[in-house]
Amino acid sequence: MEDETGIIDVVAVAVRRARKGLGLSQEDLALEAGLDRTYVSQVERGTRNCTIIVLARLARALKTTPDRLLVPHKRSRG
Amino acid sequence: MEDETGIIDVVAVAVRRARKGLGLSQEDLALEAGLDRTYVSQVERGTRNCTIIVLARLARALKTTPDRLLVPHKRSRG
DNA sequence: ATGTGACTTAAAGTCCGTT
DNA sequence: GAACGGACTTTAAGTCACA
Repeated sequence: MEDETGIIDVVAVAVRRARKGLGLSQEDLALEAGLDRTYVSQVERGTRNCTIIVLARLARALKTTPDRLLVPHKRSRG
Repeated sequence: MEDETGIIDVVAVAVRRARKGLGLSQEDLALEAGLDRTYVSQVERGTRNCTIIVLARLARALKTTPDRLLVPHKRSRG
């Protein structure tokens, strides 16, 4: 259960981007998603392997869909 | 952490569909993904709230991407 | 070849505080 | 506002016996 860790960073970046795009603080997002503020911080820093339910909650709070939070954000991804 | 459970079923359906599409047994998939056979069974039955790392491992074994396993499979959806 | 509940042990997720 | 530490509770990971 140690590999495939790239996905963690994908989510981290996606969440942070989406949150900032909405002009929310981590605390705002945590409140919206029903999560702890420190947990959101950890997700954005790529130190948490969150579950799909948490992903769905974050997605909802961020006005997006769960699958979008798993798409690597590469500028030239096409 | 109780709501948003819909995502669980989305993954369940997506995994089972992808697996059958490849003509694999649950045991085959489990082996490929480095998971237990019964664990795969539980994911497909929607009784597990798996983490994104597990999702990534399943995705790789299923020759797909993690985000695709989170897309609801509605035939009249897109 | 799959479903299922029970189980142990890691880790998810919370709460409080400090920098 | 956010990174970080640590102690804490709950749940996922991983596996088994049996159907």
